[in-house]
Amino acid sequence: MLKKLSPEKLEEILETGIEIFAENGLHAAPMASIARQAGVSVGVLYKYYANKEDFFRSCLRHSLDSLEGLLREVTSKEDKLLNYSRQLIRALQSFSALHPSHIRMYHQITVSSGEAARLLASEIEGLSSRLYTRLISQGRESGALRRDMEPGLFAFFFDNLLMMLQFSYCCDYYKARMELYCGGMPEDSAVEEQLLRFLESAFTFERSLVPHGDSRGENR
Amino acid sequence: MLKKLSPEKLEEILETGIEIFAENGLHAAPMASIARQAGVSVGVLYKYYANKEDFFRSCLRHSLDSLEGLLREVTSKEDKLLNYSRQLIRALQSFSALHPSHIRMYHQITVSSGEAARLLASEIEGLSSRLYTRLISQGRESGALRRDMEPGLFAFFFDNLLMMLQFSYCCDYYKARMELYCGGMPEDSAVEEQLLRFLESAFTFERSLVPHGDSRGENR
DNA sequence: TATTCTCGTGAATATCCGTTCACACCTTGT
DNA sequence: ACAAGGTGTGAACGGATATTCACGAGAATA
Repeated sequence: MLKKLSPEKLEEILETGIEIFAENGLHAAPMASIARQAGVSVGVLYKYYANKEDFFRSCLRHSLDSLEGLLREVTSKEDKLLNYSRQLIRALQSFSALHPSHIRMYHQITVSSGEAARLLASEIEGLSSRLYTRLISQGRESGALRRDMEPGLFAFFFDNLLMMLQFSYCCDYYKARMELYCGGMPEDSAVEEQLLRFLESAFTFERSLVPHGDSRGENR
Repeated sequence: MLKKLSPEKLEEILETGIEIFAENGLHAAPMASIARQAGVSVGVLYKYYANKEDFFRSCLRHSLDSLEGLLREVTSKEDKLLNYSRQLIRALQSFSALHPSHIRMYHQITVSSGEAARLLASEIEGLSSRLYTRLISQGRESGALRRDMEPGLFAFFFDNLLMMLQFSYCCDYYKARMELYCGGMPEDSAVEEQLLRFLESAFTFERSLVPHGDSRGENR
């Protein structure tokens, strides 16, 4: 038996925690299940973390770190709004395929209430809301984006679509719902294509209404 | 003491159940709290319902009945797709204001998994998916809707936006998230207006791109 | 090798919740 | 007014879970 848990083991415990939280919800996830599935005893969880709440926060932070890495990668190279969207959709599709438990845990978090909900929302959504708001501001300045919509609500609708897409790939209820609408699980490429068309319309509609205007030299 | 619970009392019990399920989740909602808040004893719940699961199903059915009534009202008079959308948005806004617990309960249901998730999804989403698919088919036939998008995915994106809107009005986490994006709770009328613009673009973008001709087949 | 210290273990404890059932009250029929 | 049957009550039971802590197995030191 090791004297100290290795960093790999500690990470394994966090990943296991994410799986169990994703499956059972924050409240109903049994610490005993987490310990058993990670191959350690319950006691060790309480040696490394003050309590369940503290352990959950660590799981969330661990997950957010990997998500931030992903978003940073996507937005590292400058590009047009529509191309960003394409990259984002693809990145979220692959993240959903690789780490469905993380997405499911985020979904479980959305049922929290009260002050906790406010804190968690700003912790989880802060990153993407800042990112999308920035992208949309840039889009407006570069003329790639219509001007008759409030950037805040626009970013909100935009993220609603992306968030629901991830949930629909990972969470049983939303998966069933997507199959209901589409008559079966659609191909990733079809979703990418159709969602992009949907978004492209929203991005540029106003200017398309004025085909003679000035610089029609971007979209498509 | 009444010999039998009055219909009003029975309805009050169901409404209380919806509130408690909405607040605590399907699994964590205590039957004792429901009984206490409704002003009856725990025992009576088990006289009228076989168990918690059975009681929950009754709460859900009770709620879906009122939701169906609302949707039926909106779609009773024929209209254009965009006007339907406006009526839908308004109806959902007022339903969210009147019955936030119902929406919160639907949200709690979305965390269920396995076979239960599939059944609940088809029970709750079946109605709206059929409705939206029908509206979209009519829209395509009447020419009010672009033809280069799959109706299924289109209806799916459409409902994603409407569903997220309801959650954002009623559920703490989503409420905080919307405030994060919009810098405060936006006015109902602003949301209606902006979402309609967003949708209108998606409905008609393809045709706007081709202001002269009509049947350019499908784009790209 | 002997001793001490560090750290993981898992049985035990306290709490909470679904469900049951013996009881008491109210209604109804006579 | 009384008896009988129906109906709501809530204390009690069993199962589950967060958290603790006395213990023992390795590592470190000499």
